[in-house]
Amino acid sequence: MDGQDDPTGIYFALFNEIGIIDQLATTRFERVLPHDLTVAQFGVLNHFARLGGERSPARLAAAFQVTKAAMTNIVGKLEGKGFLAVRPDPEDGRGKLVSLTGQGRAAREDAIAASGPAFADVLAALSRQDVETVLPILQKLRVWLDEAR
Amino acid sequence: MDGQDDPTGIYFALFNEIGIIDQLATTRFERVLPHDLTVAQFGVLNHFARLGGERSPARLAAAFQVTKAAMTNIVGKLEGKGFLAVRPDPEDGRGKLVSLTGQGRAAREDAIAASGPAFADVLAALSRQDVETVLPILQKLRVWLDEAR
DNA sequence: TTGACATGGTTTAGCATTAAACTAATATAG
DNA sequence: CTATATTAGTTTAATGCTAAACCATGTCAA
Repeated sequence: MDGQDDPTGIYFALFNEIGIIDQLATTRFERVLPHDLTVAQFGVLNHFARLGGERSPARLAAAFQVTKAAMTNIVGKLEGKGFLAVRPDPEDGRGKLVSLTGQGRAAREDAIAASGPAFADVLAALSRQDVETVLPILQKLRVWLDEAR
Repeated sequence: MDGQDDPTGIYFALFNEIGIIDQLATTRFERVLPHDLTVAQFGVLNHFARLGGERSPARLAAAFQVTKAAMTNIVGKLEGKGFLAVRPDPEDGRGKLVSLTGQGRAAREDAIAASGPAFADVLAALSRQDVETVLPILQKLRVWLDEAR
C-alpha cells in the first residue's frame, strides 16, 4: 500500500513491507494454533523440539530477542500448560533450567499439523524458489541488525 | 538463530526471520525518531506527506492494517502534538477528515533526517540490489496475505 | 416511510511486550 | 577475605495493540 517512489527510499519500503507481513502472518498463524498457544509460545516449544536438552530462561530470551521479563511470562504460561518442565539449576543458585515435556512435544506436533494447511496455502503466493531467493538475504539482514544492536 | 532443517520447512523459517527483523528494525528506528514518535505515528505522517489531501480514520486504518481502535489512538496522539488536523466530515455525519499540519510536515522531515544515518548503516548489510531482489517478492506475499485474510 | 443492516468512530477489557527497579546469587579485583 | 560489579530471574508500571460491545449516522429494500 505504501509505495517505493519515496525520498526515504526502498529501504523504508522494505521495512514497511516486512512489518505488514509480520502482522498478517502472525494473526493468521495464531488463529489456527491449538492449546491457546501464541506464536511466541510455539516458538519456544519448537526450539526445544528441534534442539533438545535444557536451557536457562536467560538463554531463551537471548535466542528469541525478547526481554527476560517476556520470557518469564512465556515460560510460566507453558509450564502452566504442562508443556515445559522447570527446575533450579544445580550449578547456579540464581538460574533455572527449562526442558520440554512429553505433553509439550505432543502439543508442538499438534500445532504443526494444525498449521499445515495455512502454510500450504502460502505456496499459492510464494514458490519454494521465491523463498530460497529471499531467505538468505533476510538472514544476512537479521544477523547484521542483531549485531549492530 | 532458528534454522531451516525443519519439518515445518523453509516457509516457517521465512516467517521467523521476518518476525525478528521486524522487531529489531522497529526498535532501531523508534530509538532515533524525534518528537516521541512511534513507528506507527511516523507512518501516518509519512503517508500524508507523500499522498497529500484528507483521509478518514477508517481509510487510514485499512491502509495500515490496524483496527479502527488503534487508529483512533494514533490519530489522537498526533492531533495532540499538533501534527494532524481533524475536522468533521461535512458530507457524512459519522465521519472525520484528517490532514497534515505544517508542524506535522516539519516533524516528518525531522524524522527522516534523524533516521538517515540508521538507514545508511543498513547499506553495510544489504545492497540496493539485494533490496530490489527481495522487495517484489515480499510485496507479492503481502498482497496475498492481505487478500486471503 | 420504515425496518434492517452496514459503516465510522469510541470505549472497554485484556494481552504481550518493554523498561526499569529490585532481590538473590555469583564472579572478580584489591 | 572483602567490596564491588555482574548476572539470573521476577515484579511493577506503562504502552500499543486487538476483539468486542456500543452509539450514531447512513443506506437500501420492502
